[in-house]
Amino acid sequence: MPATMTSTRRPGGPGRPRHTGQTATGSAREDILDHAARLFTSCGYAGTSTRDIAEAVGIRQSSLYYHFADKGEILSELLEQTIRPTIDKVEEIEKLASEHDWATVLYVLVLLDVHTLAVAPHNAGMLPRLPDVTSQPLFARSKAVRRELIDAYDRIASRLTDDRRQHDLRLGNVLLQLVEVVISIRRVGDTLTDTKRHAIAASALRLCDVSEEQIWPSALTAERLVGQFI
Amino acid sequence: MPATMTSTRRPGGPGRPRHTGQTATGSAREDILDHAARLFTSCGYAGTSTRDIAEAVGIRQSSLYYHFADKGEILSELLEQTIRPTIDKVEEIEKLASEHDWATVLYVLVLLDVHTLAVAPHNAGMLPRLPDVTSQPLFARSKAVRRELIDAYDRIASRLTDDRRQHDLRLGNVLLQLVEVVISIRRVGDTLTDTKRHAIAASALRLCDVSEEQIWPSALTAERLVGQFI
DNA sequence: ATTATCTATAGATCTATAGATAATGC
DNA sequence: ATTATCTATAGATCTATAGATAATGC
Repeated sequence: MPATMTSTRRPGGPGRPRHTGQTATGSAREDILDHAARLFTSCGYAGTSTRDIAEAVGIRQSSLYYHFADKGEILSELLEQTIRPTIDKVEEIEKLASEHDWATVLYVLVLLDVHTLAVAPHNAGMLPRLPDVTSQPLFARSKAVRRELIDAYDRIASRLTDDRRQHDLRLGNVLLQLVEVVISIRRVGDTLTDTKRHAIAASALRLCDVSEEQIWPSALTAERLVGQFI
Repeated sequence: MPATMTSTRRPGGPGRPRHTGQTATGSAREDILDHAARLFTSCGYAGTSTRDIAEAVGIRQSSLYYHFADKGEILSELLEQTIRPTIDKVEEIEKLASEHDWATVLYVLVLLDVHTLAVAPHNAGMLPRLPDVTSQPLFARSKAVRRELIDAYDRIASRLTDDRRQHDLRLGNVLLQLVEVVISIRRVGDTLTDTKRHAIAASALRLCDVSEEQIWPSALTAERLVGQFI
């Protein structure tokens, strides 16, 4: 295991040179995570071998195990990076309700989640939804966090829409699915414009029966508020 | 390979008995497809071995190859079953526009896709979205069909919403994502009620700026029309 | 004879470990 | 001496094939 978390490794650093001669772009650990994310999202977790990752990085398959205990640890690290920004902020966002209406709170949460999914390298936001990931007990944590996020959406939606519809549809699930349209957009190769971000957030409010007249003010306030969380 | 497509195999049919004694529920081929669908959706395609499937069915791993040429053929068959009902009907549905407004046409298409996803055994509708499936050139067809469906949604949405928004958001992608909330609902274990079906369809219309006054009549007409496609 | 399984196994992969080695840095 | 790689390989799987076998049906 690496003793210190060395930053960018420059050619001529310590350690035996790679057989390719090719040197790391960032730290070797970051390089591995980056290529692993790309491969996991394009071929799945089970569909990517440790050899695939190593070849992409430019090292031998066994050299991965100097940086990570096993394949699962690589994924765990990526899941944590994906999940962390969201859980840290949900609670704070719900507190906004003391100063703003729930429509605005929802708008902020959607914008923030959209942003998190948009900036995740290689669309890694999709990883917690892959069956070969969720089926492994080792990764139960990412499942639980996703559940928490749905619950947050449920709580906010319940303030906005009448009870009958809320109970029937479990809007939290639908809202998260709507936010995750970002994953589909990136997958198809489209880029996420500002217009799209707001269209998604506005759609979320419409799903909760927020009137068109209320959507505009919420959008403006939310756009201002979201900056403090990013 | 099986010479004839024998229907339900009863205990005491031809062929060497299974080592378990356990007999097929349907035809052996159907049994394999059923267990494969369940395992592929819960563990992913690459995350499911041929041994896993065989054990679930109650036969030896090698016996699978009497019914299917290889693992890929099992998945191909499942993908075809998932995709077929939709492509067959999209064209017909778009023809409804001659007699009905586009809001109603969209409502029908959504209800139909929702239904298809809802009745697919073991939530197999998710298979065409798995990266370990889409990354294999062998299964490019299911990708293409999904693309066609998005295009159909795009065409219909372009009739309903003003051009500016349509161009920016590619509503087809968003609408399909909304329909596929069914997959999430089933995954979480919820059941799909009639109320939910209509909530999804109504949401699709709202995303396309259809007014609340127009949604109700569309819903009623669509509910009547959809029967002829199911 | 035909059918649907079985046993046995080849050959390819896949993960992970053991121990060697080529750099730098003290 | 420490670091980060390498080579080599064990042992576990995984897919697929060859050929045997236990039923039914003619």
